[in-house]
Amino acid sequence: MLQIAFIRENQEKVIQALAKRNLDAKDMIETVVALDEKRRATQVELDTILAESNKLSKDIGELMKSGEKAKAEILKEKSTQLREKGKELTEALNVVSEELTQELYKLPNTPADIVPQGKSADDNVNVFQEGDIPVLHEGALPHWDLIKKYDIIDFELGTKITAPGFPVYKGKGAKLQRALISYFLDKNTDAGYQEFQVPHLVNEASGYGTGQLPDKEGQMYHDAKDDLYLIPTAEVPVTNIYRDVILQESELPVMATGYTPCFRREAGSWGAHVRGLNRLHQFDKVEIVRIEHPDKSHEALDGMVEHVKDIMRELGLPFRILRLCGGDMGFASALTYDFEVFSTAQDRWLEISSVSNFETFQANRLKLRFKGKDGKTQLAHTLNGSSLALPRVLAGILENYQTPEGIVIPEVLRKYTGFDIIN
RNA sequence: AGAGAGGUGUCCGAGUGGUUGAAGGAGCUAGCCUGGAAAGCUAGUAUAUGGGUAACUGUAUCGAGGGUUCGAAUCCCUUCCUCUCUGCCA
Repeated sequence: MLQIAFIRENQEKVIQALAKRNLDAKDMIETVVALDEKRRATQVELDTILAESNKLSKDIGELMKSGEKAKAEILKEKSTQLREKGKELTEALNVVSEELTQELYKLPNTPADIVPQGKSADDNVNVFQEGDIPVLHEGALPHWDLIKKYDIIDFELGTKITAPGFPVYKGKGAKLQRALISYFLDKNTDAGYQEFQVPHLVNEASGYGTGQLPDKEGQMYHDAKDDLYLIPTAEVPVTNIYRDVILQESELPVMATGYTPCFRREAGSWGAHVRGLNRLHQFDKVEIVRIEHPDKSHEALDGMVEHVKDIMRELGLPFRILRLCGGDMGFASALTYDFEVFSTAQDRWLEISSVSNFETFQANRLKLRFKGKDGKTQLAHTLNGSSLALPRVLAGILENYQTPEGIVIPEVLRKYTGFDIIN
């Protein structure tokens, strides 16, 4: 959530920045600023009354001590009146504060300066591309046919036990999954990220902390009985470790990684290109999260991009990096780079990783701060990225590494799989 | 799931209705002392949100929320968490 003090002082700037998301925020900003003004005025009034009443109470105490009960009674009455007025003002303050918070929740993050203007994915800017696109043999197949041919993933079985979008991985397919998870985690921990195992269900406060709520309410699975949400990404539990935390500047940067399954309802997002592993309700992902000093977060984002690049290189997959335009960026992000792997058999790019800097947007909701060397407490910057999401990496490997003899396992994964070909 | 005990500042720990934002100690920071260090001495040392150019200052916060009262860390209710015992269980 954007900081109200910042909005108050930079209204035009905020409106202009949000315009990059094709959002005309003028009215919203006006509403927010008006509510903020009302809130502060109410608080001043309330504080004055409470201050008077506190003073009276002290005086009453003194009078009681010295036995001047009659005088005390007069003050008591006065104080009661003040308290009653105070109660009304407290209520008014709560109402206006709640309204303000709700309005602030509706505002997405302001895009960074280098974020390109644009409406849709077509306006994203290709900033990097690497890796040769392999020439496949005659009769090469898309991954949904390959998994059947080698019997490594079973969609029908997943539908039987759960529903469409919950595949069952079998044999070498299951082992390859486990290999990828181990490989990713090892790469991340080698780069300095601390490994976490976190709950796969989170409470409402955590959902709000990272910005999934209220924006993506309908996209998460929700257990109404216990009011818990299945996580759509490890970002939620991992980042929320630091909710309501004040770090010392010396503890920065915090670097965390974790593997979790991810659950997404994907309501209304099934379309033409959604086949096989391209979109699932449950999939596996290894996530990296960083908490940074505001001066260093953009440098950190570049570092994360390099890190994911390195993994793509090692896997030998052709990939490109896009800087997302304002219209395609997530609600909470200030700057996002998407990695896409080229799926040769499908002849299209598949999103495989998304690396973002949220600046203070999440930290403001999380109340995640750090105490600087100057003793001042301020909001930290949060960042995260997939390193990596499994299904499309798997799709990329299956399709790009297929040969007439079978699917060759990339060199770096062999020590994890224990086999070098799926046939 | 049941019974009991408890949750106070960075930490330990006092405090059962009245200048208590909170004794005392430890830690930390700065200064004094010292050739240097230790010890000792002195001062400072929470968070949020307002007002003020600033110095400064109002308010709230003793797990959380509500109530009683002129006044609550202290009394009452609800709730969360931790520990111990019992039960259940992968």
